[in-house]
Amino acid sequence: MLAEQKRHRRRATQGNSPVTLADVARIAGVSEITVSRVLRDVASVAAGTRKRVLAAVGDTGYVRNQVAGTLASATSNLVGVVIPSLSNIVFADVLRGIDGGLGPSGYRPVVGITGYDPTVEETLVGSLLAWKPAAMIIVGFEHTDVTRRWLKQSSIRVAELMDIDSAPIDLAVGLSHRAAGQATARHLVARGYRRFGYVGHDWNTDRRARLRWEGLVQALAEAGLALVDQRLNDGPSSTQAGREGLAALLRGGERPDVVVFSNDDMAVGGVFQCLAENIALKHELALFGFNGLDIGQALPMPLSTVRSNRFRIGELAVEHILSRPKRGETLETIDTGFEIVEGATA
Amino acid sequence: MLAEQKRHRRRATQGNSPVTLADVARIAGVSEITVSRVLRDVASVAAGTRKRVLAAVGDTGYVRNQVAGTLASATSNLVGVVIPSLSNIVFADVLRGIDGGLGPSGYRPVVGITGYDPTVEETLVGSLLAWKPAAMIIVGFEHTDVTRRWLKQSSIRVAELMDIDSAPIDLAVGLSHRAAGQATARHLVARGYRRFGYVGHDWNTDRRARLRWEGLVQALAEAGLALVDQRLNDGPSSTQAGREGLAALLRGGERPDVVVFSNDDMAVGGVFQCLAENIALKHELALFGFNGLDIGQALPMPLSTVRSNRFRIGELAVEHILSRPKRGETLETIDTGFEIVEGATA
DNA sequence: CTGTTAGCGCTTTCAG
DNA sequence: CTGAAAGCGCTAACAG
Repeated sequence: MLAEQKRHRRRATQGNSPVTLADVARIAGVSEITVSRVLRDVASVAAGTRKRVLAAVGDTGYVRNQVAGTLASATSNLVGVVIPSLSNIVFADVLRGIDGGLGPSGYRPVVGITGYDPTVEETLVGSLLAWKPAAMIIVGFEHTDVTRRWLKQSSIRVAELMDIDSAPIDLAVGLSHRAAGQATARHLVARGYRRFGYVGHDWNTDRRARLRWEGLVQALAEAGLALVDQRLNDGPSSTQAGREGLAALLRGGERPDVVVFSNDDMAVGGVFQCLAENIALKHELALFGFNGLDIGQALPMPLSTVRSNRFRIGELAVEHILSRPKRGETLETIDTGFEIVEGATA
Repeated sequence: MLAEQKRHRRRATQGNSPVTLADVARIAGVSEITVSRVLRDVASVAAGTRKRVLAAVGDTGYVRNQVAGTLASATSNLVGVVIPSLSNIVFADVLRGIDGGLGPSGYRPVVGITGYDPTVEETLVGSLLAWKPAAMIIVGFEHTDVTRRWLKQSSIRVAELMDIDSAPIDLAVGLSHRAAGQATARHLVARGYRRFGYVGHDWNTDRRARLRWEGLVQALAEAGLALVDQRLNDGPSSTQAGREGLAALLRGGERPDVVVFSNDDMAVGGVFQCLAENIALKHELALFGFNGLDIGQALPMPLSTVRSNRFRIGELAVEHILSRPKRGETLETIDTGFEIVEGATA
């Protein structure tokens, strides 16, 4: 069979736009490389030539083939993004930040959702790496050995987000959750609270919640205090879980004067529970969250909480990676900090 | 310069895993195609051969290059996803559904966020199409002419989500927002409400909210009723906007007995406003939303609303596309329906 | 069950 | 400013 025939057979197989660079080049009466240069806007091309090329592109409806381009140039503009969940608005915010940081650069995120499962994460990282992304952005530090190895040996930039309480593979962007927990304790102690309760969700899937709890307990200890009671739900965080957690806590013996929740979702549930049970917020029982979600701030009594800068975390990670596309010699950590939001519930 | 030298120069340029199929093949003592077959799990390969290959893969740490694979086979496992926003949990839900539907199939979503701007959408669609995705999933029917042309002429499957009130390019998956608006009116009229108020957000960016409003007004008219008053915010929907909208509406002259909100975010704001103003929900003023978000159902008085099956919309779109990867002759529309959620606020 | 050959569509390199 | 040649890393097609 002749090559020309084969070529046709192949063509019929693939569904997409059959227009190629070669077609455009033929129509514009130039070589393929010239069309390529016009499209990528590199090297100087005579104004007239450029015009003819663009015209040809226009009326063929040519769409670039990045797959071929990436293979030829060995430089991709895909960025792998691995997050645990999209049910939690926190990660949606991070993804928004990533997208925002990528902006009009032409880079596009390819995303994977792990469902908090390191094994799923491993599979995802493998299949994202197969696309030879320019960089990889992943939430947290908890990876399987295989994942870590892949990430290390691909020499692309790797950003681990949210958390800065461990050593990163390359770059960490986030806040110290331990410090946030400590700050929470100190703030509330300074405000006169002494009887602390805690309502949380599953620590196995949310290491950061645990770190905050540790910081909280540690700083309380330094003030000569301890939690009077706590309730842990084993599911993920949710408003409903927060309601139930607080209800259970209040049914317990020791009545706290302030309850710290693992995050705002849970705390908003606590607020709802107080409304339902007619407990005067702050006066009878103070509540404190974490994250600074909009929903908490829109409540009739704005939630007292800690603002984590989630959008900024995603955005900064991208900015940093784009500005230094090669992995450096040293590990980097960027602290995006946090702020206490006074609110009206504590 | 000899080819072998050239090859080396190239290699140094690209950052990634320098291990290729050829390397693995050499180490395993087989041909490249055999390694390829093992990795893709196609055609039969002798158990012994397979084992040697996998061993070689293991200790070289080889990672497949999908870019080259896609180019060679002309079949990608990337799916383009274009959504207006991630601030709105509704679209995060759709994206979750898409990811869920993709499951372990190996397909990965490449995402773009338009910010409700058709021009941005056009750019995004162009750059996603350049990756020669297996399919394209996009929210809504409002595209520029160029976008529509690209989508049409790329013969890949195109799913337009959320809405089924227009003719799709290929496949539409969603619900009739007009019908949802009508159902809302009929439900509330049947419950005895007569004086309807409406609080909404920007219609320019949210055509579906407008369709619901139209359905509402139309069905009210059929019952001999009309809105007594309405307030439209020009920003996007939010809890805060809902609070303010309701506050403004109540300051107006005509006091409604029920207020329909453009969606649950807005309606939850309405609930908060009633709490703040000490207005007895349902008895003094009934409130009604749209979407059936968790937050509304976790309220002390669950929000009366309409449940849209957002996760299912994303999931169904993917399932449908994967099951029929070629575009058919006829346009298809899948109605995911909606359900009235009685709740306690109306 | 395994291998050889010929591209996929583009960009790099080197030469004008 | 423009082009020819070579090849990116893989897989389809055809043989054996």
